[in-house]
Amino acid sequence: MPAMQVSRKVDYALRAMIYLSFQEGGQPCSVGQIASDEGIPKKFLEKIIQDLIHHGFVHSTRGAQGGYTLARNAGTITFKDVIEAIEGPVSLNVCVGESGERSDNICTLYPRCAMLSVWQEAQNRVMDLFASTTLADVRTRHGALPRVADDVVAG
Amino acid sequence: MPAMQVSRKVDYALRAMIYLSFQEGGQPCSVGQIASDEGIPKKFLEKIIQDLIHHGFVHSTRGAQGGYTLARNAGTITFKDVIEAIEGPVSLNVCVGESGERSDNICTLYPRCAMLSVWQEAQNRVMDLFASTTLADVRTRHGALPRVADDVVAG
DNA sequence: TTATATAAGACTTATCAGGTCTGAATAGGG
DNA sequence: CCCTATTCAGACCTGATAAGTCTTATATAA
Repeated sequence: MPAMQVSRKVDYALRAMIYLSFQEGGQPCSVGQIASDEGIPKKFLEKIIQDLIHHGFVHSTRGAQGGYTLARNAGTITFKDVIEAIEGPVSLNVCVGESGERSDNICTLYPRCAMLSVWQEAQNRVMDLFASTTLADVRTRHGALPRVADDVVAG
Repeated sequence: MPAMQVSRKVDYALRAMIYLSFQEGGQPCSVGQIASDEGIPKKFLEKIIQDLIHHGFVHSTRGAQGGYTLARNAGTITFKDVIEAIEGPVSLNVCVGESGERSDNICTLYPRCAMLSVWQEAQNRVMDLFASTTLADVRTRHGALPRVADDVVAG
């Protein structure tokens, strides 16, 4: 019952994209390879990757020796891109629109809804991070994000 | 299909608490009064308030002329308190524990899970905000949220 | 021409958010 | 003391959806 949690789909999608970013320039990776290395149900991942293809993030090669590669440079694909491709616009509360502005629902009825600005601020904080973190960043930084510093298990 | 969205329960709980904070020191408010003023289903709100009572945030007076009041000073109750009372610990992804540390699941199997630090950072950003925003803050500031983080516990 | 891939999309299933309903127990006013 | 306004406890309902499976096609290297 964890609150505000991202779906498995998004987690799997990001893991798969990062996986592909490590192979940039090399052979295509098959869905079976990614799925088993990352511990993702194969058929499920197949569907998720289709989404990513339709959004232009992944390129596919059919047939034997086929598989997937990144369609764009890892440095140009942000967490925000992937999250929104898979889940649609993020909004921490119904009253907050995708870009942190006020959306047109109940809240407008209550001028006294003092919460709005809090949700907006929260949303801006996370989206700023997701929009400024690329696949290349995590590939490179590997856990050394500003402010998070410690453990993170190098392997 | 909005991503990472907080439940209606949390939204309702916070609205109700803020409502009560405006009445601090006055008569108890009935559930019907809060529900109709805030546009919340009455019976649903009744259950939510029970949760808040059991967590020590709200005090109830039974019988005619009864109702609810804040059990603690509005300046001592944070968004984080209310969110966690209603929804349990927040974790933006399965691999991130309640306080931003690493939790013991799949992620530990993959030393290469470079995402972890990103989720931790995102979680820290929102939780810092929620932990430093009290009911009194929103009551006072009323929509003019300036980077927050100033006076945590006001009177 | 076959073994190995992806492509598309219908289907399944269990959980749960978001509520409702019932029937208490409690307290003030007349 | 009874009536009415209120909270309290918990069983119950219900539609949506997350997470995943199954099936059948299509493409291609060797």
